[in-house]
Amino acid sequence: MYSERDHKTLVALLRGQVSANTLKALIANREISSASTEPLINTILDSFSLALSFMDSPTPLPHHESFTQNMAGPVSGISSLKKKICQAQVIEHYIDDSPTPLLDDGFSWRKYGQKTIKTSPHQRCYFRCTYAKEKNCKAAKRVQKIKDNPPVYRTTYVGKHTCEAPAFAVFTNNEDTYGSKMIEFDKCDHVMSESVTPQVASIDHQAVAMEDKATDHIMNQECDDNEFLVDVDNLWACYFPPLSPGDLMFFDNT
DNA sequence: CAAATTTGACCGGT
DNA sequence: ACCGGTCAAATTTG
Repeated sequence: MYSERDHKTLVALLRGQVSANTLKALIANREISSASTEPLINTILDSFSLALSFMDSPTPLPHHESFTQNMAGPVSGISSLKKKICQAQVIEHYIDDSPTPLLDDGFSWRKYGQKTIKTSPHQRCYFRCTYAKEKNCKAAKRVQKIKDNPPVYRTTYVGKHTCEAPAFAVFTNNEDTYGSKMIEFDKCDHVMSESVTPQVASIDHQAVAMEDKATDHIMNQECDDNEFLVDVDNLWACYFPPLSPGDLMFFDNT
């Protein structure tokens, strides 16, 4: 059985692995630049530090909380972890908090709305799968800046891709056949000119307790109705596919 | 010109 | 009535 700390360690290591894989893809594609690789390298190093900190310290570091806490409260055992994560994937919310918005996550999204949220000074952007109509894909996501200094962007995934958007295009070949399109939010925020990375869940969400609470509520509701279980590898591969660099958007409501 | 984005209107839940 | 989420017409982009 795994303790909660073990779960967090696992998550940190997986995050590092995803970033490492992404870095590998960048190198394979000769897309090497400091802007594209540095964030990945930092993420990898942070992941190791975080994982080590979980092993060393009696209590987890306050600024690095696993998204598992966001999901459905305490879980016991790796299978439970898988299950909870997967439930979130399949049905309702999977949450990623990252210093950069998780815009290019391997899928193609179309923005369909943007709103000012009462609980936040920053606007929330709404996306759905580009193939929502033609393939009846139910996947959607919301991206919102939830914190400044350092910036933290929360990406909330809702629903599951029923289209067949290839999340592994970068790995299967070097053709950018399905890469997400760049979306710019010049009206509501600044656009970062540098390449953006597929940074995986940098996990820092203590500033948004209310939203977390609401999400937990939703998660718990949905988890009651659905039972899914897949390999954690597949899960992470699904949610953190290798990305092509250069896709990025930033937004704010300034 | 087609596809994507923007943005105010609309809708359902609370 | 308020709020978050979605729609859809207008606008922009490639």
